[in-house]
Amino acid sequence: MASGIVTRFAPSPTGFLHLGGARTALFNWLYARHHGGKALLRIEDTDKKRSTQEAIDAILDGLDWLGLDYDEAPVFQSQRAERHAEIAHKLLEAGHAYKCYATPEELEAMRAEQRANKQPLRYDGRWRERDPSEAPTGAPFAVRLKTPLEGETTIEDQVQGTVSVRNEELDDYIIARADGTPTYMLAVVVDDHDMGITHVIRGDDHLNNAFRQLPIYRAMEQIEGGWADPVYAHIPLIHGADGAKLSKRHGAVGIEAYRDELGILSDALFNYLLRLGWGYGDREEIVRAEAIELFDLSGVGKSPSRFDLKKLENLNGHYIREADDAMLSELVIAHLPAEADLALLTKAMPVLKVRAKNLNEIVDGAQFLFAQRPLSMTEKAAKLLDDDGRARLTLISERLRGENDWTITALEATTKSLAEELGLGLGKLAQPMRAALTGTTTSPGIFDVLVLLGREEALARLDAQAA
RNA sequence: GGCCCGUUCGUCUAGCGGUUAGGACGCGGCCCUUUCACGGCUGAAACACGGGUUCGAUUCCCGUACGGGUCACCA
Repeated sequence: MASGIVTRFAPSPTGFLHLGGARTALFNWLYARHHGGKALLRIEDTDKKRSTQEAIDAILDGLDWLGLDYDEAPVFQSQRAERHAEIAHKLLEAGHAYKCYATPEELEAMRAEQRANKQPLRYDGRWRERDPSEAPTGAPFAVRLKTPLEGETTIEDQVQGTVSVRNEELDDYIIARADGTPTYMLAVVVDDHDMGITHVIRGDDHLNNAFRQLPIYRAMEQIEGGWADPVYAHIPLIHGADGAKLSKRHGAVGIEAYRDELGILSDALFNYLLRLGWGYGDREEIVRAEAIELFDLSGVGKSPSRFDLKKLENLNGHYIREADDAMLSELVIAHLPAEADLALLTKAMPVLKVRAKNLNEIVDGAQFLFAQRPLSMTEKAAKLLDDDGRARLTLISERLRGENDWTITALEATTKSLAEELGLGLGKLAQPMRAALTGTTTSPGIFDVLVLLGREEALARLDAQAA
């Protein structure tokens, strides 16, 4: 403990928590936990027009579901506007920022011209050195940071390595709008500083921003000290199956959809996200405690990775098999018919869960337990119940009716001896039985089914289809 | 277009100058088996391309191609 490391996850609540955000949150959390530091959360809700309470709730809920906890209450960026403005003023007073009176229309015209001349699109610094006396009186102005014109800025990124950008590539961007509100670029730096963030771990779509944000740290360091550069780690983005940035088109839905619609377990998504862009030798299945132990930034790759639902589901199947039967039953019971019995479901869970890759498949597989007679048959099942099949059902029913010991071993022995007497393979009896008992051609072992259903119900289902 | 980043089986990855280039998902086959799964075994499948450096490059350097990211008074 007391490593002094502080990380933060800083989502903007303009949409739901998608996979990319969830993984960024995960890496920040793991880094802090691994090093005994602090994990913090900040909601970047300065864009009041696009931020919603619904999104905030979804993000908090998603993080909680993934098992990511935070060491302090979340910071809401919108509540810190005064502090941001204070820093903007300091920067202005110290000459590290200046007032720009260019109108949005004027700037658009500037860009249009740059586009036409195939010039890079940047603010041309038209108010950078102008004398304040030239300012139109009473006109609105934005505050721009006076970024260095020469030299270059270099960061030692924990994932990307050494990255340098020539300062001439950077323009004097706006840190406070004409209406006085701070922009993201200023707010992030001020908040990260005030929250004591030592490591900024975020998507590499922010890599370019690091070079724009660093000048604020350096200017403030000069003005009042105590503004050391943070350590940066820009992790590659997650792409869709087609290789493009994850968007609605792919399934960039909130992670709660993986839980509520795809039937994915928290442990599975945690493990999947962890292994996406990070590896530890041949290790595939890694649970939370071990993830904390093993995780470090050095294992994070530099190239973007694609989301693969098949692999997530495979992992999910693994965690479903490991999961507690009662817990799974609780998760699934609401999706079953009202008459579904939790005790029976739990009892059946061991044989149900081994054949499921997600919770929906457990629901499907459990359907037969609570079906009402007469059972509806799938096409394939109906086919098994031809004259031969139904005739066999009659024999089976008679024989089983005489069985006093309604257990898997006894029922199996009895059924097998009947098959032998008839000179038939066990399958010739089991498949019609399966059809009659479950209405389908795939199910748990047929003797499991017999026992789960109970003597009375099982015999009734058999008789309902017998010749 | 400028700038930045990336490129090992279809996908996620191991590798960090000398390996039969390993594992996992997915796919094929076999085994187990009453079905479907699970499990076990097994097969096909990759170092983007071109130059260097080196006794030797998947590994280091430079190009090329391709892919991605970013260029707002959004975050």
